[in-house]
Amino acid sequence: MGRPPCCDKTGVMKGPWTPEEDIILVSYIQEHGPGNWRAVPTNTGLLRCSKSCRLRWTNYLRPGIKRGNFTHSEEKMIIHLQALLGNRWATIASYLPQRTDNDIKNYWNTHLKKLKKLQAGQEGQSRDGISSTGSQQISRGQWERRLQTDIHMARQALSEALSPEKPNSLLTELKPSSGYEKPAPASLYASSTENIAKLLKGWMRSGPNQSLTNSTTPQNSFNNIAVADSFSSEETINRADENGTELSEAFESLFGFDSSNINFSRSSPDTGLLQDESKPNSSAQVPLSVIERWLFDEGAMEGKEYLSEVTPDENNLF
DNA sequence: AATTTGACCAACCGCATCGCC
DNA sequence: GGGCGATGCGGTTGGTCAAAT
Repeated sequence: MGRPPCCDKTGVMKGPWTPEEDIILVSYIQEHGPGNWRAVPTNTGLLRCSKSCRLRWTNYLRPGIKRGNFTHSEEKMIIHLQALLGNRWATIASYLPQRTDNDIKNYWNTHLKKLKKLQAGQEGQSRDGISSTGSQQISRGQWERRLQTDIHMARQALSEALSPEKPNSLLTELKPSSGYEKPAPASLYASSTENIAKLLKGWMRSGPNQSLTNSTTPQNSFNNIAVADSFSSEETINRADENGTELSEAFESLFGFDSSNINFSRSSPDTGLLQDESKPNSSAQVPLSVIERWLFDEGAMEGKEYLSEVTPDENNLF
């Protein structure tokens, strides 16, 4: 140890990223691909440390990121996986290809942790009250049934999330009101491209020309972005239309949507969208093989019926 | 209308791990 | 096998915004 932090250098910017920086970074990654983060600041002229660049890309700019409200399935997935794996957010995120570990972590810390605590408190209270009878304690059999239910739910959510036939299944799924959550505006369902579109919108207003000419970014390099947003491209365009067709057209030309590049490998979810960029064969996933098998076994879509069967009782899942 | 409070989330920090020499 | 640099990961912080007072 004793190594100085990578961001110790003077002249390295911190804090929120500007649209210009985003564009430079996206453009660079588009040309060179993600990875070799060390080289990114020097090659792009960005006054950011490599770490910051990587983080910005993986958490915000990377195509395929779904932002905003978590669906009920996702929520459950997170709860199950967190119970199984603990706070291994990156691993959990690998099972929710559209979500970043940061997103999941934030969601857990702000929503689910609280919820779980509350639940634990209630359970503790009731247990104290009936400790002599024990009649309401979950029997082993009940617990196992519940676990099986959880497993099925998780599988279902995962299958939906990774199903190539239903790329928008998670996106379009309406979040059932669960009582504890504020209804979020629909605009929260945003892709990374939309995020950039927003940024661009503001940035264009303030004068794109000066900015781009100074950067190392050739404008035409936007036309062949390698990775695409397969989940929400249509939605992105539609929503951009609301804000102005000019923007959407400009944006469409920036990111030539092409979902064919995205590989949803069912046999290896963790090397999918999230991981394949810089970590093709991450050994960190090794301990997961059991869970993978657990989640992916019985590939048959029995989940659908099961889902409707179980849903009314979902409050018991915690 | 002004202030306080709380929720949310992007970004930072430091440690762990990986991979190359 | 050990050292070192690069990258990944999880915990935490701090800024912003909306709701409450």
